[in-house]
Amino acid sequence: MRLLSLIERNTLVPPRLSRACAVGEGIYRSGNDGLAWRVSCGVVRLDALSASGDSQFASLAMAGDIIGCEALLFGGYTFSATALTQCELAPWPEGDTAPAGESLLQSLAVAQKRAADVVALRGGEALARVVNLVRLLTDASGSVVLPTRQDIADITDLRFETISRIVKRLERAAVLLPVKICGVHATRSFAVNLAGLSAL
Amino acid sequence: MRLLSLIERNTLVPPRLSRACAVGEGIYRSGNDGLAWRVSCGVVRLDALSASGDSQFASLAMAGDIIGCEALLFGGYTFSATALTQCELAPWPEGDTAPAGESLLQSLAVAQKRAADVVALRGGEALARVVNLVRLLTDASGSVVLPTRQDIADITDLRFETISRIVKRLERAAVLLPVKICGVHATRSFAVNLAGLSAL
DNA sequence: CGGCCTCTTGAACATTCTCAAATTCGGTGG
DNA sequence: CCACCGAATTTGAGAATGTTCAAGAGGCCG
Repeated sequence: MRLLSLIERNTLVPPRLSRACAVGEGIYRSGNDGLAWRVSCGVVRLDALSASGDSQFASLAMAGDIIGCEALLFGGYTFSATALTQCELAPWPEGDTAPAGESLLQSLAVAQKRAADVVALRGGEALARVVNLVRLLTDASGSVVLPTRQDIADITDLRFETISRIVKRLERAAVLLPVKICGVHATRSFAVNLAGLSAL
Repeated sequence: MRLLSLIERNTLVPPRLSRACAVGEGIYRSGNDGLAWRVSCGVVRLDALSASGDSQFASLAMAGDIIGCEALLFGGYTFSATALTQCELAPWPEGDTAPAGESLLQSLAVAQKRAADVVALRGGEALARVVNLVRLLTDASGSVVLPTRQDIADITDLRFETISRIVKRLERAAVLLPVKICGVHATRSFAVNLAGLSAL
């Protein structure tokens, strides 16, 4: 990591030293030590180790969110982080500028808002939860890459069979339009048409 | 409040200018402007205004948490805050010391942990959710003052009838031992005996 | 006492879960 | 390119958990 930072310093890559993560890739594990990161783009899943040793969904982090900052204080990550979609992380705090109070305050406010969004994903009817998650994950151009059915299930506290049924229902209602790649349609990439929701 | 602050200044109450809130009391409302607070003790419920105008549970804040800090940035509260139990709030940042980076960083880490706890309160079986909430609210001496059945329902995303059934079940299993005041037993104050859980 | 709110309880109902079995997807090696 | 494998997804049917609606009990306050 020390070495990497030297390389970056010489080549002037815009966010200095970012890390790209593939879908499903583990970013860090609870208990280990490491850097804090700011999520530049993509969606990260955070999991807590439950008493019984198995990890359970704790939160989501999206563009702008800071993750793993507890490691700077306690010398170890509280959660495990996994990439739900292709994503990019930048080490935090950002090199030159010390973490100004203003910026940290903003991060705190954003984190609280994000937490409320995640809490909302676990309330109400199953269909509404999935639709809310789709909304949250849809980009400005109206397309979305969903996590696996199992990941959606963990986030919404439903079963993957239930998620499968709901996603299929959204497809049939033309809310989710599968993107066809070479004639084969993907199970995770969709164009989103929220207008179709009224037909449900 | 002005008056209270004068009183406080003369009597040297530790957190300078704190605000006491009764059970059920509104602390601030979404959209209004005001101070940020640190929760000294007690439990605060945060609600977001949903699209349809009704407010829905967003998060909990407990001793040490900072609430309403978004008002310092955006000039208005994002959430509405209500006291679930007797609680005490201190204006934040704490007078003399500017919000140091270190302390803010810690607040961020704590907020993320709290968010994970709240998310966990909305997953798994109904009984387990309520038990987890009881655990979260129980003080060091093993006693707990529960919010109303409706508040518990909002937090766990269950119905108040379901909560009522579960609390009664916990009483019958001697997990919750109603505190008797003048021979009448309260519906919200209990001594907690988690050992009784094994009998469920 | 009367009104109002919270809490309790029952019974029918709905949604979601569970379990089991196909089917499809993606990648690997011939 | 095709056969094959494991993982992810789809689908059905019955079971279970939680909801809904309705009625009544208990406590608090004017």
